[in-house]
Amino acid sequence: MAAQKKGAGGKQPTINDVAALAGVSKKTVSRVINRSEFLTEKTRKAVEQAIETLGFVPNPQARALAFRRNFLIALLHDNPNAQTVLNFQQGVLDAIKDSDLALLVRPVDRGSERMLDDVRTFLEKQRPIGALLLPPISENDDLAALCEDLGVRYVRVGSAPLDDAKHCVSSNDREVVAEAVRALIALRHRRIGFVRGPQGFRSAAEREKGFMEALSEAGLDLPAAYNAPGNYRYAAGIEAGEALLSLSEPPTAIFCSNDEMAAGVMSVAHAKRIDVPGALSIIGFDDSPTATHIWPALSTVRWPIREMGVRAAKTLVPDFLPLAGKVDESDSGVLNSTFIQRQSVASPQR
Amino acid sequence: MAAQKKGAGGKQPTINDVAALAGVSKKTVSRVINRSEFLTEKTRKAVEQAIETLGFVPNPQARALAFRRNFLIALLHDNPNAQTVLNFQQGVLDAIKDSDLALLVRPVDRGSERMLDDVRTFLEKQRPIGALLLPPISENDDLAALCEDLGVRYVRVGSAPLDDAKHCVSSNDREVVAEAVRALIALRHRRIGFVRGPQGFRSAAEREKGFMEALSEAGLDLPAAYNAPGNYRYAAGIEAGEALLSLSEPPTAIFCSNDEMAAGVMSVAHAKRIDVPGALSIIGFDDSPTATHIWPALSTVRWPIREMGVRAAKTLVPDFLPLAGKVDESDSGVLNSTFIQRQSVASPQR
DNA sequence: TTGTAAGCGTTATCAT
DNA sequence: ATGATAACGCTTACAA
Repeated sequence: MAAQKKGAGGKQPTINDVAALAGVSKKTVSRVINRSEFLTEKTRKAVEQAIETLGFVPNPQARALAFRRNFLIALLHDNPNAQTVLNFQQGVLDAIKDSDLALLVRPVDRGSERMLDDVRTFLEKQRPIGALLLPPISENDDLAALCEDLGVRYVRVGSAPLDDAKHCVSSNDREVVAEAVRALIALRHRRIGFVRGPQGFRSAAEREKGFMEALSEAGLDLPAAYNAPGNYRYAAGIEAGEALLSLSEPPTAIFCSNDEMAAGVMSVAHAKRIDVPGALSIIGFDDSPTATHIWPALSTVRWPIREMGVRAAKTLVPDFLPLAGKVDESDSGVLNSTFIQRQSVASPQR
Repeated sequence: MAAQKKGAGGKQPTINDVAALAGVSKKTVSRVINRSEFLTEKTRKAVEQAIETLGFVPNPQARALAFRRNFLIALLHDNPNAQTVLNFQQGVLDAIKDSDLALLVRPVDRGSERMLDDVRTFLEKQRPIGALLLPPISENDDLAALCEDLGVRYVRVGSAPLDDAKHCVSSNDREVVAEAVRALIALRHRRIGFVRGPQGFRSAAEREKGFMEALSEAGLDLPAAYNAPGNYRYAAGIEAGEALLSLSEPPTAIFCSNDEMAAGVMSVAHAKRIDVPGALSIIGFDDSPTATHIWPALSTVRWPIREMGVRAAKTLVPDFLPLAGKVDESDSGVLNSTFIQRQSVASPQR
C-alpha cells in the first residue's frame, strides 16, 4: 500500500526528501529507482522503505530532461477502421504495461498536403522515442524517412514486409486470401467475383495477389466483368454488388477485399432476394464487428492486429521493456492471419 | 520553411544557441517562445529569425520541468465501442490541434479490482494536466475523486449530466430516445418491445427512461414479456430477439438500447423470415458503422461524440487552447443527440 | 523592455 | 558501494 498523498495543494515529495529520510545521497536514491546493481541490499531496502513512506514517484519530466529522452511512444494512424486501430492500441499497451512508457496517439490526414509537415512538427515537439506507423500511412516511404531523419525510431505495420525486420511487423495476407479462395474452389465454385481495394494500397495489392494465385492454381481466370473496383467503403460494395449481380451470368461467390464492402454486396443480395449463401457465397477481410453483425455472418480473414501491436512495440523499444518482452532477433516479424468460416459461404446450389 | 535539421547524430539547437545568434539573453528568447507582450517588435523579429535559421524547437521536457507541469492530457476509457472511442479522440485532437498539448491514451479495465490503483499509478507517473473520462468509467465517482485528489483536472462524458458543468459534457439521450419511440407510435405501432442495456450503466438507465416516457405519454404500457434484458452485446440481441419474436403476439417494433443488440434482433428476424420493416420495425442507438452495414439500414440515435470530444477538451483545458477554444461559461455542457431514420422502420402491416 | 541568477527534479561524471 | 558536484534546457523572480 502506497501512502496516501496530499491533495492538489500538497507538494509532491522529491528525490531529496527520500534521500534525507533514508539518510543517503540523492544519487543513491536515483540508483535504486533505476535498478543499479551496485547497491547493498541494506541501503536498497532503506531507500525503498523511504520511498514507500513518502509515496514518492519520480518526476517524469525531470527524468526525461536528465536522460535527454522521454518515455513516450507515438502511434500514428490514418486508418478508417476504428476497431483495427483500437485493437492495435490495445496490443501496444499490453506490451508496455510493465514499463515506464506511455502511448501518444496521433491521427494524421493522409490526404492533406501538409501531412509530412504536420508529422514533423508533432515529432519535433513531442520527441517520442519512437513511432508506430499503421497502414495505410505505414506504406509511405517519405514518412519512414522523416522518422529516420529526426532520429525517431519507427516500426511500420503492413500486410506484407515493407521494410527490414527491425522496422516492420506484418501479416501474411496474401497466403491467407489464397487459402480462403481455395476453400471456395473446393466447394465447387467456378464463377468467382472479386471486389478490389483502393489503388495504391499495399494491402489491396496483397489481397489481389492472393486471390489471383488461388484462381490460377485451379486453372480459373477472372473475367473483366467479375473484377470490380472498390475503395474499402460500404458504398463501393453496393456498387460492386449491383454490377456483379446484374450480370446475365453472375458469380456464385464474391471475394471482397474488406468486410465493409462485403456488407455492401450482401445488402444488394438481400435487396435482390438472392439467397446467401445458397445462391451466393461472400467472403470479406478484417473480421471487423460488422462481419458478425450482418446476416448471415460473414466468412472473413482475421488479421492478428492486437498481437501485431504487441510485436510492434517490442520491436520498437525492446530496451525499454521487461525482459519477457524481447523479440527473437532472428524473427521475421511476420504474423499469421486466419481464415474464418461463417455462414456466408456454402456450395453453389445448382 | 524551417531549416533542415541534422539527422540522429546532430544535436538539437538549444535556447542558448538561439540567444547567441540573435544577440540577446536566453530569457528574451523564452519570452518570444511564450509570447510575452513586453517585447520590441525588432527584438522579436530578430529572435524569430534566429529560431527559423537554427530550426529551433523548445525541448518540451525542459519546459515541463521548469513549468512544473507537462503538456499532456489523458484519455481514459473502457468503451467496447471502438468507433465511439476513436471519434471522441478525433474531437479532442481537433480541439488541441493548434496548442502545445498532446494526447495520451489509456484503456482501463473496468472489471479489474486494481482499476483504481492502475489509474492512480498512471496519473502519478505521467502527471497529465487533465483526464477525459469516457463512459462507462466516467460514471465511476471514485475515479473522479481520485483525479481530484491527485490534482489532475478531469471531465466526465456521459449520457446525462454526471457532475457540475465544469466537469461534465453530456448529451440528451433520454429526450431523443423518447422522440424515436414517439415516431414509432406515430406510425401506429402499439406493441413495442424494449431491449435493455446493462444494469448499473447510466446510459442504459437514460435510454430506458426515455423509452418509458414516450410509452406512458401515449397511454401504452410495457408488458413484462416485451421487456428483454441486454448488455449491449450482439449475443444479447440474439437472445432478446429469440424471446420477443417467439411470443404468440410478438411486438411490431423493438427499441434496442444500442445498435449491436439491434443487429442481433435483426438477424433473428431474418432467420425467422420476419420481414423488416414490414412485419417488424427496429431501432438502435449509437449510429455505429453496423447501423448502415446491416440490411435494412438501421434507424438509430446518433451521439454527437466527436463534438463532445471537442467540447470536453475545451472544458478541460480552456487556458491552454487558442482563444477560439473558449467555452461559454454559462453553457450547460449538454449537446444534442439526433434521431436518424433509416429503412428499418415503417408502419406495421396489418 | 531586457538581463542576471537561481531553481525545477532528475541523472552523469568522477571522486573516494 | 556511495557521494559531491555539475549538467540537462528551460522559466521565474527580481533587478536594471
